[in-house]
Formats: sequence, structure tokens, C-alpha cells
Amino acid sequence: MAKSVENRALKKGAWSPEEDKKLIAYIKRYGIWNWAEMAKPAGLQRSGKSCRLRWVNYLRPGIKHGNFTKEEEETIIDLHEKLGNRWSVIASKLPGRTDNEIKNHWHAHLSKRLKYDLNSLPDMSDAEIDQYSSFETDPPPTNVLNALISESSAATFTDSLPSSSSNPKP
DNA sequence: AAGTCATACAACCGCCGGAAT
DNA sequence: TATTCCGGCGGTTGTATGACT
Repeated sequence: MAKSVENRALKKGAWSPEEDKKLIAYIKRYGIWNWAEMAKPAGLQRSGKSCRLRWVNYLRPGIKHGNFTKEEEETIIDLHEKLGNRWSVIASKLPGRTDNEIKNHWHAHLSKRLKYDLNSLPDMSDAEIDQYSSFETDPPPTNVLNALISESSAATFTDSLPSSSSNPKP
């Protein structure tokens, strides 16, 4: 019951510059120790998830905003072909880009472009497609995915932040 | 100039997996 | 071993903005 009252008090929607400043200031001072608990002492009427999303996607140091380069788009297309909708893995291959941004860009631009490219292929009946569809439809093997994931986990943006151990809960 | 439609982006929701107890 | 909690992920929705009629 108390929880529903709390939820009702939580703010939703776009973040204001003041809220951004509060979150940045708090994380600079205390680090990230518990998203669910941090919001209140930070002076934010937001859910932990909302704070985390805001930080990870927009406030975190090193985030790139703006247009994707041709190289980045090619990387996304290539990795999506290999991995499917593993946006977080794809994002880890593009420094400064977030999974959310890549996902949005994919849906807004790249998926349509690929669709267009496919439509430009010669016409084939469904029967013909079935006839020649002997390719592998299963996802990539786990070891391939793990290799990609471990490769990309070397550097994280939180490295530059104070660790939770050195900045105990206030 | 006003209304409508399409697009891009930001944010939320629900689910899942891992860690802690 | 079972349960709870939290963080993370992917899908989806809401909204602002620009293009078009």
C-alpha cells in the first residue's frame, strides 16, 4: 500500500535540467550505490530505473550525441545481422553510443533502409524462397556471443567514477 | 497561416538473470 | 534450496518537431 502511494508521488516524463544537475552532482559526490535508494537523497522524485536510464543514456561521461557516422551504421548493420536484437552487445562495440540510441536509430533508419534494399532484390515466390532457404536460422552459437561480449567488456564508462566502496552510502 | 501527417528521440514498462540472504 | 531484491535488457509508447498540403 505504501508502495502505491510512493509510486503515485514519483515524477514521470521528460527530465528537467535541474533534475539532471541533481543526479550528476549526487553521483559525482557519492557514486552509484543503489539506484532505488539514491533518488531520494539526491532530491529526485524519480524511480531508480528512471534515474539509471537517464544516467546511462544521456548523462554518463563519454556519451556521443548526434548523427551516426557511416562506419557506425555499417557496424550496426553488420552486428545486427550476426547478433540480432542484442542492442547492448552492439552498443558495447560502438564507444559512446547507448543501446537505446542504437535501437532507436535502427528502427528509425536502418531497418527501413534494409527493407528497401531487400525490396530491390529480384522477385521470388514464397515457394522459391522456401526452396532455397537452407541457411541456418538459429541464433549464433553461445561461444560466439560470449567472445563478442567479453571482448567489449574491457572498458566501461563507470571506470571514471568514484567506486561505491570508496564512496559509502551517505 | 492552419491543420495533418511522418519522423526522431526520450522515456516507460515488463520481464529476466544474477547476487545476496 | 527457495525467496527477494536489484540491475539490465528489449519492446513499446508518448511527445516534440519538421515537412507537407
